[in-house]
Amino acid sequence: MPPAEMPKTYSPGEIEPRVYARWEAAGYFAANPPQGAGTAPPSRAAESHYCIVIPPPNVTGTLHMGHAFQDTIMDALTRTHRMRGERTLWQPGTDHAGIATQMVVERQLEAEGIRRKQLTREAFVERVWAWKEQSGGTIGRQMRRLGASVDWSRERFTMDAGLSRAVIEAFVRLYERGLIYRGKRLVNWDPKLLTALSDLEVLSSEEQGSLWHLRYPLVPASGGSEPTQTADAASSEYLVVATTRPETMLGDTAVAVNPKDERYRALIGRSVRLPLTGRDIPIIADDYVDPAFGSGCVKITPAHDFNDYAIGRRHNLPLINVFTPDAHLNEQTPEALRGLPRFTARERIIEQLAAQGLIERIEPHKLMIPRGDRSGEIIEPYLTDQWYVSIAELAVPAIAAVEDGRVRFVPENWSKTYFQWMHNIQDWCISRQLWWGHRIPAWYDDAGNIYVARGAQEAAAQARARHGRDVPLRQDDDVLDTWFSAGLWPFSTLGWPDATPELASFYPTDVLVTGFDIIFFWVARMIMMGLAFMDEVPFRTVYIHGLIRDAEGQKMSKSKGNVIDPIDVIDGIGLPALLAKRTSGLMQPHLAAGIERATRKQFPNGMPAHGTDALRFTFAQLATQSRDLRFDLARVEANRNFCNKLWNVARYALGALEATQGPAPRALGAAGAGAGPTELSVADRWIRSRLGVTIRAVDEALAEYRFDFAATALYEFTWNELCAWYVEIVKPALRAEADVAGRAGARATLGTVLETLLRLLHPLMPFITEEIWLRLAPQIGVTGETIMLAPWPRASDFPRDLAAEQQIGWVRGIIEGVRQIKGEMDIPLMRRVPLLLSSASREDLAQLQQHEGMLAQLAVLSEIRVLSQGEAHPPSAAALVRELTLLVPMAGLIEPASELARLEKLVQRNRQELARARAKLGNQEFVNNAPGEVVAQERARLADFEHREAGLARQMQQVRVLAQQSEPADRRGGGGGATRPATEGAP
RNA sequence: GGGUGCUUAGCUCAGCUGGUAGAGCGUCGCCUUUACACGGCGAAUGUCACAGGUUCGAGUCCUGUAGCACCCACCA
Repeated sequence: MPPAEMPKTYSPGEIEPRVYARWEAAGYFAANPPQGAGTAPPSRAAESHYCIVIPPPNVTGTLHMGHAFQDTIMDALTRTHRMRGERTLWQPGTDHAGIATQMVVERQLEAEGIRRKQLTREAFVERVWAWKEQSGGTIGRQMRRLGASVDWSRERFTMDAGLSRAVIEAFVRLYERGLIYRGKRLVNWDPKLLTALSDLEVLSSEEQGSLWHLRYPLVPASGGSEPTQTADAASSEYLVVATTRPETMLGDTAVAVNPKDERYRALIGRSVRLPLTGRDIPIIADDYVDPAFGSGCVKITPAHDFNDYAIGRRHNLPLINVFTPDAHLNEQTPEALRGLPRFTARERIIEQLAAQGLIERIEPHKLMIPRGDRSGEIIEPYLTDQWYVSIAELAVPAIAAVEDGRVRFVPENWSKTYFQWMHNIQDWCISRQLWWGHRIPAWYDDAGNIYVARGAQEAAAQARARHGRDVPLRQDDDVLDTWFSAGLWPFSTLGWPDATPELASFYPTDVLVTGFDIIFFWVARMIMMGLAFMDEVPFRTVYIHGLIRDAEGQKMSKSKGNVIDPIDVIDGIGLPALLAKRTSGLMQPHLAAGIERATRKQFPNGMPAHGTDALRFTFAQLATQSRDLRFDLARVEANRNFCNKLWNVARYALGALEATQGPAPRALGAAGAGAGPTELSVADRWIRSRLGVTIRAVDEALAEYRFDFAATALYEFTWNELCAWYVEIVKPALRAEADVAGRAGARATLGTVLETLLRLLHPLMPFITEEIWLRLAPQIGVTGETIMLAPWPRASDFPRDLAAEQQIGWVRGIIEGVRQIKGEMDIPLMRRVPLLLSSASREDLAQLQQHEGMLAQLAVLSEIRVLSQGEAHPPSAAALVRELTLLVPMAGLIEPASELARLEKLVQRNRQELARARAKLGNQEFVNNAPGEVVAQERARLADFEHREAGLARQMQQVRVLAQQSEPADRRGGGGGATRPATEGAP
């Protein structure tokens, strides 16, 4: 429980951990509410459910800005639905992240001077588990700091026993359906990690290379000398092939030309002698060859190039693999080259070919180089045995699900990206030659027969059935792609393959919140797997958010040294610590100096603390539909100020409520009905009406996943309506000496509005709202042990009151008019001035009578006097509110010259508007074609501008006269004194 | 080669179904006003990338151009 009295300063660092610990201990996050926590009224015990599964972060990693952003969105959604009374589950967990995690542990071992292969597989995996245990708590701690209301009791890990069982089950079922197969074909091979990768894990980027034009000598035509009919190429003694990878020439098994290419037609069927090997390889014809590129002859290396592989299959070419797994030349290559790493071999081969005069030319060439996304190593197409998911059959229903709207992308555009990929989807290589991960549930006997089974026993049984006796079996060494288990996440975490109550309640989940970077890796696969195993989509909505970048729009990365840790934004961090964090453990240590310089420049004093709520609110504001989101600390600072504002208005409110409440606090109901007379003032009615509008705006924004809109609506209401106007207006009414009924109304309104606002803010700013609410609620008779389980505000409780809005609008217009005069004339706001009103309508008079006190108070006026028609008035500065003219006598306050300048500006601006309105209404087609409403509105505007024009002209006239009079005085007096025709002393 | 975005105030960005260009930060001026100086009041600033088109009317719709991003793809 928070201290009874609100501390004067807002200290998120003290509040947030304490509040979270209480929530967690009380079990408020649980999807199955603990006994006794039932603060919900009976009507809220609805049967509706809401579920989000977290995109599981790497178990041994730490959360970065993107996670924090994503978690904020998911938490906001979760909290909103929980407050709506739905049974809500935000499912937490982590991913084993096969390659990434294995690499980290390998690096740790290296630091100890141990290589992975020196350990047994069991020992290594043991090591990884130990590391997981050691570092696995980090994410949990971070998420708690962020306020994430996940059901910790249901936390899952992709390698938990239960989830591992799901993985095996899924594999076996797909295999039994014939959708998983094992095959020897070219895969993307990482020669450093020594594993296959899926297409998605290979990133191609343009790099500078060369195009080598090699001469392959022609083998003389056998069986005597048919004269070569055409073409110089045919009559020369060699063919020229162009390649970007000369080292693969050792594995060439053909040279291809286009069948329509006249230059080479006669050579089709003949052979060339492959240099350095002495092998003769055929010249074949294939449409694939583009005659316009290079020489029009392509060397074909089926074992080392995806295209060549396809051509090889078409032409039944042999495959000659020339590489070892780590991309050194193997025993298929000439002895002199054997054992060389691929790029050394390249140089050596070029040298040798050059020595033999077999290099036609070398030209610079830009090409796409494929690299492994983890290792950065250049990927080799490599011939190996791997497991594949035959994807086409799974893709069809997954495409249909998005087409017919069972899964909806938000923003909708991303469905195009999804379709594009799904329509061109390739079989998915799911085996990895790693040790960390789900071992493939396949066994082999000595004859090489495969038994896919749910366990060794089942495999043995299969083998027995086949052979009629027990045979020794060996399990496949490979593990599954991390994304295979991730694809099952929405149902494996809920207990699948068992039919658990959770699965029944929460599947399909409601929304997946994720970044566009993993639409293919994860989103698409979850949809396919969900449909395959659950016969139902895994989620109804996919909310795709942008990528958090730094203030300069750069992607945050360790090597750039521009990473901002969300926890540092929350807690603050000194410069030395920040520098240490950014410059330690760099893969390229030489970058440290530059990073240090940039960091010192951007954060000369480190980062101050901002608190979680400020950070979360910033994330909400940032959640536009843009795909790049720049994170700027200045915005967090602004939002910390916002928190501070909220804190202080709450302090005021609590003080005011207590001071006016008397000794028996609990008597009043939330609406203030109860003992004694209660009267709602216009201001009370106005703020209630505005609150209703705000609730509606927030509801709509959340329904559309426009967290930026929700944040804006909340910010504006809180700061610009509640704090700036309502509280200022009702201060007098809340004083002890004020009228009892009015005071009761103001108290009830202030209490209710603030309490409701806290609930409305809670999903985005959970901590500060709880901290205040726990103090405020009892003051106004609201019960409940936490705001988390308090009901979500209903707009219908605060119906629109247009009359009140209109009246407050009138008041604000006048106050702003006076403030404008004071502001521009550098008159302190608190200096009391008289206000004269001219051309007041009956309506104005009525309003005035009702709101005179409010005007005097907020515009800080000494008196308000209505001028009768034609009544003379002292020279004054003027402001116009529609037809009403506000006059502040200038005497002793305002220089005629500055007032004249001010009026001049107003005239200018008005003139432009006037001209525009006149032109519009002068256009007959506008009047004829535009809707009547629009025309009428335009007419009203025009009238308004005309009034202003006239009023301003009158004022200018009067002040101009005065200015002329005062000019000599100015010169004499050297500044201070305007002439004052009537009264008062100098300033 | 295909595809998708973006281009609005000094900076970062909103602007939904076309009808008076907005916010935050920054800038300038004034203000100790008993909730808040992490504050209050006021002010300045925009050929809405460019060129056409549709329309009475375009930041908003259509076409094209330019620049900048990103994604997918096997051109040796």
